[in-house]
Amino acid sequence: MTTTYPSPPATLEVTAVLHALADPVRLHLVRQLREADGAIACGRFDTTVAKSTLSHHFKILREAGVIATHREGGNAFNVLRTEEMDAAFPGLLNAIFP
Amino acid sequence: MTTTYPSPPATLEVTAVLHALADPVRLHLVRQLREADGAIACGRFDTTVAKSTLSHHFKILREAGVIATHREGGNAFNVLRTEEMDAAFPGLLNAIFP
DNA sequence: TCCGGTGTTCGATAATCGTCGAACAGATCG
DNA sequence: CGATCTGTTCGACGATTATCGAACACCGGA
Repeated sequence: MTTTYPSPPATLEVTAVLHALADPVRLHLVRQLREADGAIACGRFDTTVAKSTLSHHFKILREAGVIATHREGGNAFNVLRTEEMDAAFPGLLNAIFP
Repeated sequence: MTTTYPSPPATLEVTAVLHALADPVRLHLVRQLREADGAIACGRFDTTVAKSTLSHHFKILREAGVIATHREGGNAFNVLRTEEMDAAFPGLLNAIFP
């Protein structure tokens, strides 16, 4: 069975998105998604924080609509919502990822 | 005498800038600077928060390098550091101000 | 069916943050 | 000089946040 996550917000709130990206840990996560091609499982990110902390950060990013997560079997794969982000805030992702 | 403010940071830190912009009150302040032509004195902004709170928010924006403040006589005039922001994060300001 | 791997949830804790009023410091003006 | 206006600084308070370990739920393979 494939457990589903709550759907992303209908409209991306600028303060929520900026707040989600303002944290160093989360920004590093998003940067990895940006540079990767394809989804990345939660456990495969370069980070030092505890597992529960990581889960918390993914939740923030998910609820802001920055990333989407889909479960497949035992793993939770994350993707950057590039199209939605570019549609809502054109140029933002390019601006903050040099 | 014209009191001087600490100089803006040499390089704009992305997390500091995003954190500065992530607060609704500060975002509203920056938006007013964006839409205005010329500097705006601290007391002339559309806001509801107390004077001390406003001063605190300006400090955050100043230290992040988002705005610059110069004192002239009794007033403190604020400007958006558009060129520096565009140089450091091209497209960011345009992205978040629809 | 049991076991190891993956991710979430639940307190708890320490730190940060936004907010305010009061007090203070300059500058301007009468 | 004295009054007033503008903005900063200083605690203080409450809310939010980042962090962790432990416990839990789920899936896959042996």
